[in-house]
Amino acid sequence: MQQPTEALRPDDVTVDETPLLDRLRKLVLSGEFPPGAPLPELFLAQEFNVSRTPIREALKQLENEGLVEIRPRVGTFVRQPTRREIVELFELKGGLEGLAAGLFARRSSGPELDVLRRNVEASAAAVRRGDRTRYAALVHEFHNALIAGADNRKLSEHYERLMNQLAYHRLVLKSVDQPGRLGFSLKEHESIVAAIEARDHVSAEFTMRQHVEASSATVLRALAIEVATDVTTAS
Amino acid sequence: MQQPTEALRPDDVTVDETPLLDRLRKLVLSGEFPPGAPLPELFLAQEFNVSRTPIREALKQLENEGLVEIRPRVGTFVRQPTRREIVELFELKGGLEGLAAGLFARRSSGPELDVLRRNVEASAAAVRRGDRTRYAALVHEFHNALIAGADNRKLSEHYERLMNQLAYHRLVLKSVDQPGRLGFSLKEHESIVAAIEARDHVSAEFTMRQHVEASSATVLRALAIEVATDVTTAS
DNA sequence: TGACACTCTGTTGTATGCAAGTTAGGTTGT
DNA sequence: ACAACCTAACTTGCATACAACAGAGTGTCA
Repeated sequence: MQQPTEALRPDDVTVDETPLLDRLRKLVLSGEFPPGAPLPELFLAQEFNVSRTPIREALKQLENEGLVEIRPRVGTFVRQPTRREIVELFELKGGLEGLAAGLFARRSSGPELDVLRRNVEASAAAVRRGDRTRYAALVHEFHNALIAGADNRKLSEHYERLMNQLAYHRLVLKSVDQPGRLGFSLKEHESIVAAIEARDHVSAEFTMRQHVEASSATVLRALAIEVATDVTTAS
Repeated sequence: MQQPTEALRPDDVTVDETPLLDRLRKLVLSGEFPPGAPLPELFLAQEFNVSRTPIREALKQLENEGLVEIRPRVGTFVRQPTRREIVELFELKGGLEGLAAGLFARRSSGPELDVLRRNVEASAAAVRRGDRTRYAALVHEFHNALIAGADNRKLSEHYERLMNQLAYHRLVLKSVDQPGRLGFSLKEHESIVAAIEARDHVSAEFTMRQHVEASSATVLRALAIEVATDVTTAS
């Protein structure tokens, strides 16, 4: 039986600063363990210098989040969302972010809006420079700031859960490589900010949702191409 | 202690057909353990004839769902949502159900819509008879059917989670006691079904969201009254 | 040669033991 | 009477032991 990977980092075993659950989640989300890879409890226990018990608890949580699949008496495996699930999750994402944009337009009154304004400025600069990586990071910030501005913790919690299920960062990197998408995306962000500034919650919600729909279409297109060229086997 | 006449039947003690997690959740949601009550692992383990380990796993899940609070080294307690959380959850509920209504109006084409139609008819009959209990059950069915009709499993999952967090059934029973609410509620349901029949997804979403907002206001009003008269101590 | 049964290893599921922390209540000293 | 301290019981957190099951590989028999 071969080990799932080489020993990760021998010196990293010092002490667990961050909660075990987050470290495990990052391990799955980062793609260090590709979809379908097994996650044996004993191996992870040795890797993190704990016993199986806390590992088990964390894996159950990850299963609940939809990131791994536990086949009883067989093992735990990294789960690959189906295409249908991705479509569904994007629909949900549009709904939640649209809701957030509407709430933002109704409530927010100052500092939160400034964050969005500065973000759009920085994004424009990144687009001018053609810096796709920076732009991708700013997109992340934009959406997070928007959710935060809705001032609804339960919404934030569900949103975070949703994004984990999407393994979003794994996807968004692909969409920014689509030609022309950057400019459109930036314009959409600007429209959303404008609607919030105008306190037009209907327009804010509608524009936000359309934006997510466009980004969803882009990601799905990129995914289709990837499947066609079979990139997955290359890694 | 045990009867000598009856032979020992090991699996007679518990017929744990349903997963432990669901049974525990029901225990919390049913109000059998009131908010604030402790849930000692050892006690539950004896109650369900298992060891602490599976109980622990289930409690961790319930904490993740927001139903209980685990205070480290102290104990696990039934969690009482704050008023603010209830407001937030209703906002989310409106967003999700609105989204579902919109999707329903776009996609659904037959049997799912019939379910809604029959539900509205039955609800009208219940209102005529003044049967509040029956009406409350039909309201539940209506919302579940609507979510199901959206044909989006991820949406269903998040919705179920949300409703558990709301401990909704504990709340809805209070709202149906508000005078006049039944008639309004029924009319709103009829409007939603009409919008879906007309395939008007914008109207379906808008109407649905307004409906949730109205029901939210009713529940919050009932809650305020309850707090004022301090009913909680009477139970 | 093919199919069947079997063993053997690996993995999870559960129970239990022990350590560490918290809390409540009693005790003691002022 | 009151405050501080101390102790004892109860709770969780983690580690470990053991049992049950799945799956792959092998050996055997027709």
